[in-house]
Amino acid sequence: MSDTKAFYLTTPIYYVNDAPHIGHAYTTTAGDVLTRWHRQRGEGVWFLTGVDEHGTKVERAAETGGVTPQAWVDRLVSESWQPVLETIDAVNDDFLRTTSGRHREGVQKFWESVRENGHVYSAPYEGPYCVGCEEFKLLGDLLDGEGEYLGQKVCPVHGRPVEQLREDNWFFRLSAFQDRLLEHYEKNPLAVEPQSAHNEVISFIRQGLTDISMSRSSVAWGIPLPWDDKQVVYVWFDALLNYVTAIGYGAEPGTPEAQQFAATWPADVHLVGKDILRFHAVYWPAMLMAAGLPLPGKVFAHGWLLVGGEKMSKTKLTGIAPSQIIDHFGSDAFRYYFLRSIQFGSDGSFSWEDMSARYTSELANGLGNLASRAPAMVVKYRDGVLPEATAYAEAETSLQELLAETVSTADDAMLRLDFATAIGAVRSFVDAVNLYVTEQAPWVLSKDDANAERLSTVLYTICEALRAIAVLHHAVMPKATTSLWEQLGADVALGPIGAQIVTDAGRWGQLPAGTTVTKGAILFPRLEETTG
RNA sequence: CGCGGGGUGGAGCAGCUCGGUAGCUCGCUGGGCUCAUAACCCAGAGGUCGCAGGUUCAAAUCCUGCCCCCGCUACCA
Repeated sequence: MSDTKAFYLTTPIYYVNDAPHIGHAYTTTAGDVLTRWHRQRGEGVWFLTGVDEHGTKVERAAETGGVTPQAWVDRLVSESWQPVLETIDAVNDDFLRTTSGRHREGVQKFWESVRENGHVYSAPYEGPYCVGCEEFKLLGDLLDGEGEYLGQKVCPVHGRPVEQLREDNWFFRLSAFQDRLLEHYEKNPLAVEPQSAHNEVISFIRQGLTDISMSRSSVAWGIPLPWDDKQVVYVWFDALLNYVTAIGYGAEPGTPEAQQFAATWPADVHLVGKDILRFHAVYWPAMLMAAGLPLPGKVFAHGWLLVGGEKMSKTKLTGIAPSQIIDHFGSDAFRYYFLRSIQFGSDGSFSWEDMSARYTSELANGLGNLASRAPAMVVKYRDGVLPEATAYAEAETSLQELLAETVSTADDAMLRLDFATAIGAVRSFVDAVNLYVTEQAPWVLSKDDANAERLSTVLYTICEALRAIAVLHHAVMPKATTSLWEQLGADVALGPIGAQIVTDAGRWGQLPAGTTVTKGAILFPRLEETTG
């Protein structure tokens, strides 16, 4: 059973009304790298991403734009959200829209079932309501009134006092799951990561959970409750369900969809930003418990990308579109940079200067240059035919040992979602190989035929090391490593790079002697200085 | 006493679980090499590891107190 279950990985369901920026792309990139890495471990992987399209904000934005909500979201999805996936080179297996029929049906079935289980009940909801916004407000969002409204709370949008309003509503019995949630997280400390997120969730639950309304009567753009068509499902309680509806939740038994659900759920990893941690680590597992479904293995909350020390924000115009960076550096460098230079789980600062420096140093001068000098030497000294290694010395065996350690470090780190360490390990190996080249000085060996055997061994060692590097970096930089793979002639000798097993990358001697090595395109061209 | 995270050379970070030469990238100085994308390699300058105590032969690493920054403290997605 467990050996046939796919490794199921999700990004958050992005809110379609936002403009996609590098923060969204960062999450998707992390998921994509993880997906590719697990595939290269020989595992079946299912990688889901998607968009959340319901809610008041969308409704209102569509109205302002003079179109129907559906037309509005259709445009956003096709013009903004789907292109980003291609921009960052994502290989997601599915893209779920919450306006799709499969999702709607699944959501309705889910809540019907939770209601049958006795976890939904009707009660009045009372709270501060802004007539201008036509919605309930959060106490924390309200401002203190001034002048004629002194002493009253006012709406931050309209600056007018809010009124207490009641409406009949359907509530989800969240409080009933408090103890089970605590117990679950105490038994499974790695179910929420990093540690700081785990702590926050625990302390939040310990404060005590209260029931939460799961429907809205004042919103039209949503999924109607199956038992009360005057109300729609509250967006979060609609959106979260994408993780199950996308893989066939609620399908008729015996159908392919139902089989997929059985073979995929529960999710192994939900990747989320730390701002939506609570929804994923408290509400979501409670919902699953209420429906009698297994809980996800892990929710990993990553940090924010800071620009100038602040979280990126549309209103502050600090939101950067992925294409702004990728048009200049390319998708491989984008993927490498964000996962390499920021500890996954911590906030990270982005700046063009830092990215530019890292690109030049690590990619152009480090890996790119190594990948350039190696084939050049094979072409120059051995007419492009990979020679056989027959004279291994200490320098080679220690490099081989380092490679074995690198593979092990990288794999361990990747499984922990510690991308920075995994990538850093490979980078260190690249440095070691560059050093090896300098120390062995093939250009000196080439001057005396007596060194021919030694020169062959050195050249082989460099190329074989690059073979391993290509395999280890493929999940992060699929385009560049594919090019490198071809330059080494490895595609002909060993098959597609994507099929190479990453945990086997350290086994020395895979690239056969006699392979045709060619000088190909520069992997990471030096770029003009950019000031962004 | 609400909970939690962080404060390390000019910038951005690692190290802290299992105390013992403070490491990495960029930048700076000098040297080497020439296969390569003016790339590569070596050496050097530069740090009160937030502050003050304590434990210890020895603390960035453990303990106590304090200061500063940030996140969370529920129905915005």
